[in-house]
Amino acid sequence: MSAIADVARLAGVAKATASRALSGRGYVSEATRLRVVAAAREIGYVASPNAASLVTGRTKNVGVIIPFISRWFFSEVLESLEQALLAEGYDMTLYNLPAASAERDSVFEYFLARKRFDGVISVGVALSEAEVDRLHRLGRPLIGIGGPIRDVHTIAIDDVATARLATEHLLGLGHVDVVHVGGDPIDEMDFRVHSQRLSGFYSAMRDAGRSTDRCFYPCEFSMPGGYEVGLSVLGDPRTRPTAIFAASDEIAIGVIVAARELGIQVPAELSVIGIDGHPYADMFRLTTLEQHPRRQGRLAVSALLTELARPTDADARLEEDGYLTVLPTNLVIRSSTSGPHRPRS
Amino acid sequence: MSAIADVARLAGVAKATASRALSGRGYVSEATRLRVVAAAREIGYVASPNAASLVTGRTKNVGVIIPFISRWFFSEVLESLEQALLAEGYDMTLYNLPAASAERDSVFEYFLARKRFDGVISVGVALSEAEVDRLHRLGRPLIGIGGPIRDVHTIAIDDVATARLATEHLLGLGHVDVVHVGGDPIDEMDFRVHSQRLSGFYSAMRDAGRSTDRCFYPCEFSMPGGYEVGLSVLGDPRTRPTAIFAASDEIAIGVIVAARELGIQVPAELSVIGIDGHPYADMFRLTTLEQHPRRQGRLAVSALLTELARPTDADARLEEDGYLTVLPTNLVIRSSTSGPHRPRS
DNA sequence: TTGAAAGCGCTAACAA
DNA sequence: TTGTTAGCGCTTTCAA
Repeated sequence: MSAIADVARLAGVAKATASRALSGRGYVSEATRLRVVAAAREIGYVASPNAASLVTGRTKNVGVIIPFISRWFFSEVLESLEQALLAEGYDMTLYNLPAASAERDSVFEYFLARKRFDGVISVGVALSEAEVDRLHRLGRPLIGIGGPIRDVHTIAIDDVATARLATEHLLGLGHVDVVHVGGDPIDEMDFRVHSQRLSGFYSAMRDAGRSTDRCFYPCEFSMPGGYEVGLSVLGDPRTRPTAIFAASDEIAIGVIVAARELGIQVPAELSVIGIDGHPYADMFRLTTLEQHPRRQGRLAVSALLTELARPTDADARLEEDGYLTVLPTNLVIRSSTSGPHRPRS
Repeated sequence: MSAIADVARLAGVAKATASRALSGRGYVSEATRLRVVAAAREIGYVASPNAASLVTGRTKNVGVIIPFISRWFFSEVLESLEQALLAEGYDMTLYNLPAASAERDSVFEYFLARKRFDGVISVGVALSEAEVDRLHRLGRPLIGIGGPIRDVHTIAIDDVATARLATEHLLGLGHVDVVHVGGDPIDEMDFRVHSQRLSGFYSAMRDAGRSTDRCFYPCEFSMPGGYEVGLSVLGDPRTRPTAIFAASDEIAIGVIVAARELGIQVPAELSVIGIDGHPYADMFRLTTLEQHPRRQGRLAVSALLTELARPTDADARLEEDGYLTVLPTNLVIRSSTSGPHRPRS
């Protein structure tokens, strides 16, 4: 393939001049710039990013570590990251990080150690202390999405507050029997979303003077998970709640499917609220709190670019703008969430 | 950071020897190899992939181009690709390729032209002639998933045959009023899945002596798309079909949700069959044909590695093993798909 | 079996 | 404003 030397020769300039003309760094007269660009175009020159990286240390590539790719929130974030990075001329290398395992270690020990990126965006991964240290030692900016990482600027929603909001919404409608269906705090591997959303729920309940006994049902964090628990929670008409706060829209939808299968009208007889702003919300008449994954992705990219542009004094940087950007969630009533159908208290 | 020179110095050998010892290429005595490895480990040496690529031309990176990331089939493929590549020591760089657009062009003109990969896997993208040429001119192996690409080894299912199978299954149950809900052939941008599945449906119907009038309903290729069309197709009890073949499980689920909302029992009163093997199939009592996305991903990676290992005579290579690996689909009855509830003919 | 030297393609000092 | 020179960190002839 053609090298920059070919371009230089064709344009009648030195390699360095050609380099300056094409990269835009350094002074070049407009006339020669044009000549060089024309020459490059003529022979279809594309710079070797390897050679450039070798000398500059910059790769024009960003690494993204993410624990799932098919869950709605994650795939949305991923797509927005890819688009935002592409627009800035960055490649995106994806590292699907499983829970603690040999592959996970290999990502850190081998793949991330190669440092083929200018920065890293960590999406919804709860990193161990050792992993955070390792990442910091790479000497590359790191931005988080979805939960706090030590000394790292993170974009996230406030899970506790959001869960409170959702619960208060149901309480405000006059519901007495409100339960929470969510991920089990025992096996949460992402941030502590499971326990945070649970605790937001509990505190809203307590503040409203409600008992918190027997009103949390753990489930697998997915639509089938919500379905399964929905069947059992709603199975007995005598103990059936009138409102359910689900930790995610996917869980909520599972619950709704179960409810309908049991002959319960949703939303007429049962109010369900979720978190996410999932595109299926409409067809299931689901009320939800939008979590704006794409906006989180875009913000993460711009935060990363900002750090990339700055001098490398990490400490000063962090003191300056703090660690956390918290996005507000907003309630979207996809249907008329209703009050209790058969108040029982 | 430490360079190979440091390792060499510490081990008391030349750079070249250290390189041979660490990369495994070339003769090194076992004794020195051990010494070099120990030295490398001691100072935490990690080779610079850039420098290595610069001289070898190999990047240990694979580019993946894909049009969607949140549709089930695509996210499954993506996850399996990532895992298979990681296991082989390859990074995966993701290019989310939109329909014809400026960004799409930029992916080809700029990002792919940089050639930061040893090979490319194209997932479900219908490439234009010009794009295929461009890809071939990169001089890197290319493997496809999901549909034929000129001169490229592709992993796929047979969409026509699969659609036939699904339709025949419904016909075999005794259904008379069978319709197809699927993507509109007009706006298909991926391969021709929409029209292929439609034509498989038509030919099965014709072979069974059925009329093909008014039995195809185009919809957006998603769950809400199926829902919307489901509502209208099933809305009128007088013209309601007894069985529906949906082009994908997501569409099928949308149809089922619509049916249940209209008070139709599924599967008792309406049989629905889809394609994909979606994990939600169970909870919606959906019969489906598995399309094994993860297996397709793994096969694509191994095909790519094979090409990577071979001498570079592309023509010989293709003649040898043909262009297409067609995976069999298998019918999974997630529930007792039933015969017609109220035969009307 | 090992070492010395050349060079992959580029950018960044420095000099002109 | 441009050219010359010196590497970035590695692999790979070729010679010892």
